Amino acid sequence: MSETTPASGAAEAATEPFRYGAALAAEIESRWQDLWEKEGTFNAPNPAGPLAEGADVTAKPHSFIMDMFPYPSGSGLHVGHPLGYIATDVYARYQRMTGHNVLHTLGYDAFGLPAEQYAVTHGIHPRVSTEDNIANMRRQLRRLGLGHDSRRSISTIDPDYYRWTQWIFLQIFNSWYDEAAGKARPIAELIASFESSEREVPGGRDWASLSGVERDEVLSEYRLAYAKEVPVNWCPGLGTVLANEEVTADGRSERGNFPVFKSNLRQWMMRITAYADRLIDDLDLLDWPEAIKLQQRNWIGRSEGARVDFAVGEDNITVFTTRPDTLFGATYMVLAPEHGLVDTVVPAAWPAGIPEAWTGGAATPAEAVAAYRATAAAKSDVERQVEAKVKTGVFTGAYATNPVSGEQVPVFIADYVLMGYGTGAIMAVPAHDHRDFAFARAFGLPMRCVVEPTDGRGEDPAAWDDAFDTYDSVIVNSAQGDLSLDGLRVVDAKARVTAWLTERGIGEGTVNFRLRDWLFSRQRYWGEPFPIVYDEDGAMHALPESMLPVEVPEVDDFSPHTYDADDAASTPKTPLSRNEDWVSVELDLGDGVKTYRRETNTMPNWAGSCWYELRYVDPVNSAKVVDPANEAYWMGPTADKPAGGVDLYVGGAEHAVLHLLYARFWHKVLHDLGHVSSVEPFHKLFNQGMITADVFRDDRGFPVPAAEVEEIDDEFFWNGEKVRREAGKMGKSLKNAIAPDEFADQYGADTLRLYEMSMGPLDVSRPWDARAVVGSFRFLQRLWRNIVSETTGELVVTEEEPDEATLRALHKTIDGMRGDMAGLRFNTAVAKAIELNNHLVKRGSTPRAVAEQIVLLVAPLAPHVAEELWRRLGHEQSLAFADYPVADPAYVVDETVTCVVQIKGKVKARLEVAPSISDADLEALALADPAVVAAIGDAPVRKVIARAPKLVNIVTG
RNA sequence: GCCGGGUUGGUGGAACGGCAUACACGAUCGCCUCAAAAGCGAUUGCCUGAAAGGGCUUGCGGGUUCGAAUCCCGCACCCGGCACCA
Repeated sequence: MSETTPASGAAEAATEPFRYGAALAAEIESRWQDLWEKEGTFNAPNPAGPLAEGADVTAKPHSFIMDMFPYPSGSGLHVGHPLGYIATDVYARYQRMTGHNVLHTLGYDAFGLPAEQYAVTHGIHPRVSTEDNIANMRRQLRRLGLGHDSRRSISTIDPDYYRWTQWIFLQIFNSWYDEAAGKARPIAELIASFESSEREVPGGRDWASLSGVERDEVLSEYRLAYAKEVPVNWCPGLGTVLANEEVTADGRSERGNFPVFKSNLRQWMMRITAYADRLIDDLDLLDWPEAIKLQQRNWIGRSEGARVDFAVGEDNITVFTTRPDTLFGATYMVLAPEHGLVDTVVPAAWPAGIPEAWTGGAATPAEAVAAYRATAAAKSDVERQVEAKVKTGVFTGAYATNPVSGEQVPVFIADYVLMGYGTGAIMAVPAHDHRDFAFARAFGLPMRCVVEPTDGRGEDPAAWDDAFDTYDSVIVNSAQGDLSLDGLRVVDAKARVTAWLTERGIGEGTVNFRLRDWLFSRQRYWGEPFPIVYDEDGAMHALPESMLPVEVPEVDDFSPHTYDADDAASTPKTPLSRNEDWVSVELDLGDGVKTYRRETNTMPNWAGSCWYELRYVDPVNSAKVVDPANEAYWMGPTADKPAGGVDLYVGGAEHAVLHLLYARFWHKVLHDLGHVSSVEPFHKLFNQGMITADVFRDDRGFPVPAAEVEEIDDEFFWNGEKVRREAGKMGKSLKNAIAPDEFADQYGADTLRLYEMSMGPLDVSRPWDARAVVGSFRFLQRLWRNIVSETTGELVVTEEEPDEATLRALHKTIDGMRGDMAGLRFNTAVAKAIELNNHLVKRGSTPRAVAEQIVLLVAPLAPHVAEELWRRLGHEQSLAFADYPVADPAYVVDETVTCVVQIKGKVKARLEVAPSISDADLEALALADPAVVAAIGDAPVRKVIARAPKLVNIVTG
């Protein structure tokens, strides 16, 4: 049962000591890795600051290439992880060889849940375990030969880094969004306008007379970062609150899969909604996959509509609707159970003659409302989802006035209306909305058809099975007094009714977003502390820049305070609050030394990844977050990237709306405040696919170690037991992970790089095939053998002039590979290199000139072996900055091309012709060809299409 | 339910509207070897045929075109996202 072992055996080494095998590859690879490190080959000079090198680099074109920030996982890497890192490295090396100043590095996103959970389960302090993990990951990645600028490899847990994360938080905290200016401005300017009475203080109060806490409350309504009691996603199983983006569609935590409950808690929020429009509009400036742009647009969820006031007694209930044209069809209203006006509108007793079903069996409206609220609040998000089909609710006892028809319509509360969207209140148009239709049927509410059905169902909703919902029809039954919408198309009717409402001051056209403000605090130990303290009155104070960083304190117990996963009534406790010595602090914030209490929440782990691209640019700047000269050079807007940003950003599609939205938001705030010239952080985004692998499961469905499975006649066995194969993610839990170290021991890093790049297009997922790897290995072996003798180690290249066929093959390869490299099509680039190499194998010898070119061609893909061959070919300098080969156009075209002759679209003959042949000559040649003459027979030729020099198509009758 | 993306040999995948299946794996045969592994060489879409040859093929069904894997319409299946958002 001998396992196959590659060409690294001792016996082979004796006969062919200079063959490119695992041992030689390992020796070459570590030698070049050491050399690159020693010489700082991949250090990219900055225009200004400590990383500048004297010479002016601004004249040189820049290329800023990034991978998405990894978490330093405790279990180490498997071969699926570095796919993107290898791709960016290949591209970066190609860019370097085409004259670009290339910034490429990799830092570590080391705060947050995964790092903390690893530390808790292993009983080690998170800083210790994370730093170990980072060291291990650096070691693993170094073996792959990634050309990173190590001086720029920052880590989010480094106080010198999170000092700036906290500084940016303060920038955001100390800003407000000026709608009139369309951008963020310093909060000091708002305060000044309150003080001078230029701007009225909400509630008409006098700014000078407000207490600190009262001022906090006013400013909280403006600040871009604010603390407020809000309904949030509380996850008892994790012991923390979560952002909407971190909760899955079925109401569970994305991490850990615990139930999530709605709970009203005082939390930190980021006013990302202020940027909703700009976050949508600026997508047009970016070179991103359309699918990702679409996901962001959908997540932000811009909808145009109108606000309309419905009078209820003395009060007004304002609703948001996207269909104001159906206002005449609004036959009832619904408020979210938590809506603030519910208590105000509820009368003391039920009106006479209402259906039993409306009261929920309660004696008074107040009781009915209270009972319904209680049941609604006890539901988890999961239950809400499951019960979504069944509409529940209760009548409030109140009636509102439909502002266009003047009709009295009943007001309900129901949990199908969400407090967090629009105004938390709707006008229900059951005839033309599926949800309202279901509710109206359940409660026996009237319906009125106001959009003419186009499917022949008639205008009586009583006979319908569901609502009729379309934009493509005309309005009917909608006239009263001076307003008539009858006969108008939907779009025109909207405009007419909106104008009518606006004139009377009972409505206006408006835009609403699905996007909510970003919940920014977590009840965690392992995160950035907020640079915020509270005085004895509870008023909030931002710490001055000089007091940053606020370091994560040492505590005995850093574990989160978790609860039973289903304990909805529990409330979060912050780990940092355990440490009274740290929480209570004496500070002089301008009016003498006083005692303050620190904010004990921490930031979510997205914080550190919201701005790391900026720090890559200027990693050791202690005076500024980033020097404007450096930011402008690497990221500033240019003709090719109108919003500026990183030139290429490669990572998984799973960050479509989390990281990528948050980072764009922070970047825009920093832009508004004048800290960066770029408007967007990432110009070109590329989503790489995943590497999947076979998973083998036994009868019970448990995965068995894939490495130990044997294949016998298309069946699979583990320990003699038959197992079944399926596809899955590569990873520890499915027992199918392959470590890159293990792989490099067998074949070398160059083979791994080449194999991963040749598996398929970078953006699709593909299965790992352990057997197929040998193909990439063989290619390198053959390349080596074409240049170096396996028995003597001497060069075997010849000094002859390359023949014309070889030159044509070479230049076609150069031409193709350049295009493939620039377009990130590495799989076809590898195929072209292999073809050229196969040509040289067949040829029997390799002219030196061709050897040098092919070495340069494959250098970005397999840099170690390329450097080694380059050195052996007599070059003393690294090829990292050598010029990538340029194709000679004279050799890119063939001397003769094969022209196919089709008869009615079927290939019947082939002709060897000059590429310059004319259509007419080609046609004559084709018609004279004996095979063509035979195939045509005596059928009349109707038409001949000649496309010189490749094709002639003859159409016969 | 809505919105995206996909479906090409035994496998991963190539193919400006113009030779479908590049390149690689696997498989078969051969060379080398005492032997095996590794390496090297040849063959390899499917059907039919002794062969020459012939026929059929890009998920399915239509359409546009001299010509469609590629463009358009409809359908099936797979993957991803959103989901009571008014």
